[in-house]
Amino acid sequence: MSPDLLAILAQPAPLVAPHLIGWTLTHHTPHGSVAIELTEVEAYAGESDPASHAWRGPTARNSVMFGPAGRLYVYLSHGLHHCANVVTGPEGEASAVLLRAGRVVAGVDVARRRRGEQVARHSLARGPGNLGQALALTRQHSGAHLFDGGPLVLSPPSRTPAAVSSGPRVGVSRAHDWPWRYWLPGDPTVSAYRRGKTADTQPVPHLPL
DNA sequence: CATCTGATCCGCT
DNA sequence: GCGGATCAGATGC
Repeated sequence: MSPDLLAILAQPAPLVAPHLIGWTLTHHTPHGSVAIELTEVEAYAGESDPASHAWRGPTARNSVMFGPAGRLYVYLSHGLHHCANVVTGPEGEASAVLLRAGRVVAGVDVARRRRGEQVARHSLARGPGNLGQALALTRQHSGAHLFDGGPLVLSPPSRTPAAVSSGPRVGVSRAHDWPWRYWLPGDPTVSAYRRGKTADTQPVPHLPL
């Protein structure tokens, strides 16, 4: 990995997240390769973030979040869906960016085989569970390096997106008003916004942008 | 379009 | 034992 990529990813998740829009995650498998250009992500900090898996400190599940940047953190959601994060920040500090949606830019036929033949192209990786399924990710991929020549590869965009919007995070029951969701405005592959259940009592932290 | 529900497993209390 | 960083389909405006 080049030094400038490492410099970007070694920052805390809320700073890295908007820069990941337009990056491409590719998974090479014996059944084919699928590449997804990210259009929507969400930042999750560590012990200071009540919505983060790392909020109550390190556990067996979230240990990857505390590791070095540039690896994948995959978890099983609601017993059904595999959701993927890019681990960011310095080693020892929990920080990750959830990959919420993207556009399939290679391997559309492979992705459709996994998601269903009737699924519209723009919906193949719309939503974190769907993105994980399109890439055939499971918890076995948690901890995988994204820059070591393995089957999972994260590559930067050729040109940076013209504009990135930000707003409240989706579906979380705590601190959902923290504006740590970032997306490509107007893009059809961005998932529908669903507000979290309860009102937000946590103060919004200062964003060092 | 907004809101609700069931499916289904695991991590943590 | 409870609830979740979800999704698709149904129901109600």
